[in-house]
Amino acid sequence: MYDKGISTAVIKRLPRYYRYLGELLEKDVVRISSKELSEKMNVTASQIRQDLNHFGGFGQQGYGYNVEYLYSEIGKILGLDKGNRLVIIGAGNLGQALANYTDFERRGFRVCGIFDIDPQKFGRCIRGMEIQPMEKLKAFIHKNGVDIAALTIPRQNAPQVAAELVSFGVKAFWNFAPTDLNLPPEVVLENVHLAESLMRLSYKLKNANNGREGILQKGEDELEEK
Amino acid sequence: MYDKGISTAVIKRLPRYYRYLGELLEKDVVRISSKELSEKMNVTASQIRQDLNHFGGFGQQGYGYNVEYLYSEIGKILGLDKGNRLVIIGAGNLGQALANYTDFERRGFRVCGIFDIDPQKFGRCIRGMEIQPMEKLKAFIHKNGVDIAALTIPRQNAPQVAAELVSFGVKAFWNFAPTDLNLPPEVVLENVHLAESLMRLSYKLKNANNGREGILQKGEDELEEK
DNA sequence: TAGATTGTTAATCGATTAACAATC
DNA sequence: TAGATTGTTAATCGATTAACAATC
Repeated sequence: MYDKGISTAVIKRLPRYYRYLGELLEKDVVRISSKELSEKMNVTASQIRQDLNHFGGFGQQGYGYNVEYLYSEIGKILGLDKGNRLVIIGAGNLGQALANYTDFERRGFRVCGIFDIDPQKFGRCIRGMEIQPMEKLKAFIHKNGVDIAALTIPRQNAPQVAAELVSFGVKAFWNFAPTDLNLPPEVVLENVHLAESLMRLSYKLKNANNGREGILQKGEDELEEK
Repeated sequence: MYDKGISTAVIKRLPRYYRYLGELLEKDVVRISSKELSEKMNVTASQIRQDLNHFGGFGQQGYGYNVEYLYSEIGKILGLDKGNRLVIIGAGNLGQALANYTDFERRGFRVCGIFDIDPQKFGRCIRGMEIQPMEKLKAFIHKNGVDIAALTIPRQNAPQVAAELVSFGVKAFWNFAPTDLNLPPEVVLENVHLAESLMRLSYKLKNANNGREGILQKGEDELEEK
């Protein structure tokens, strides 16, 4: 089920639908209408139907959506059935935290290796995986069919390391380094810029209700959340 | 400088401007035009000017923007000059990684406490801070004027713990728990849903150029990145 | 002054919401 | 069948881009 032309706005929402459907499934809910789901999730029913119909008709008029079926279909749309293998590059605090985070495996991802440049770390075990030197990475990627690299290394090295990984065959980067990677167009990228996220929170905090004293600029609409 | 009505799209971009300006500053670049910056950042010059003018005129016709001045102004807009204090709730792998992450302090945030419910962890030190029991949280928040709580706890407890923290006076949540918190409207929230981010990456990976075989759906435009 | 580049308005584009006919 | 709710088209709303007059 291929689809150019699905906007990033839609793609961003899919995992959240997936999460809510998973929770309904845990509660043994069998069916749900776009209206009920919209109330739970605080979005419009129209948006839910519109979003889903980009990928096909998963519901039934007069009935709604079968929770189990829709959950599984969204999983397939997201590619969670592929068992994507990932390596973690950088065994610092964040890299180790990711390696220990079992939630990803629940979603069908397999963390299969963790690498670093610091010889002091080599051989140390994290969840049964030895921290390995970067020199072993090329062979490891080929042998294990690794698709994704999670980058948890300092920003200075990140673009070069990423370029090297591309030459090893890595197709996707989950980038935690606070920099842009400048990858070739066929390589996909998802950034997690924690410092930027925290700055946005700071902005919101500063501008929440207390804002009365300040100078009023042009806009007059509501400050939104979500 | 208060501003209702700044769209989240604009706010999302501000930290990235800030990062690029910081890098220019490190390289002792004195001035930059919206055109030059737009080329570096891969956005339109028009968008940069439009974004900045929501907050005031920081540039000068015929000259461009003074890097140091603009950097400092965006910092103020983001509230980075407030020295926001934050506590980390949950001293698991992720909580510890955040506590050790010095980048936040560079941005003017102060991690001033880390809390957990596990007695085994009490007293253990992370970057000079003892892990404290949740019972001490209320007094700690009042004493230290804490504004922000980073939530790195299991999703099951997250909404209740968040509600409790609100009653202690916490005004902002940086939420890493994979759930929605349902906070009162005056409390601000920034979610970091790592599993959702990874699922989006999975989607992109699945639909990157290899997609030829699949069924073509309606849209026909480009698949975007960024 | 002439050249450059902003600040800002107008035009375009895309995403969200509303409405309703199709259909289970 | 009647009621409910989808799938989908049309209307609205908002965000991005283009254009240009203002001005350093």
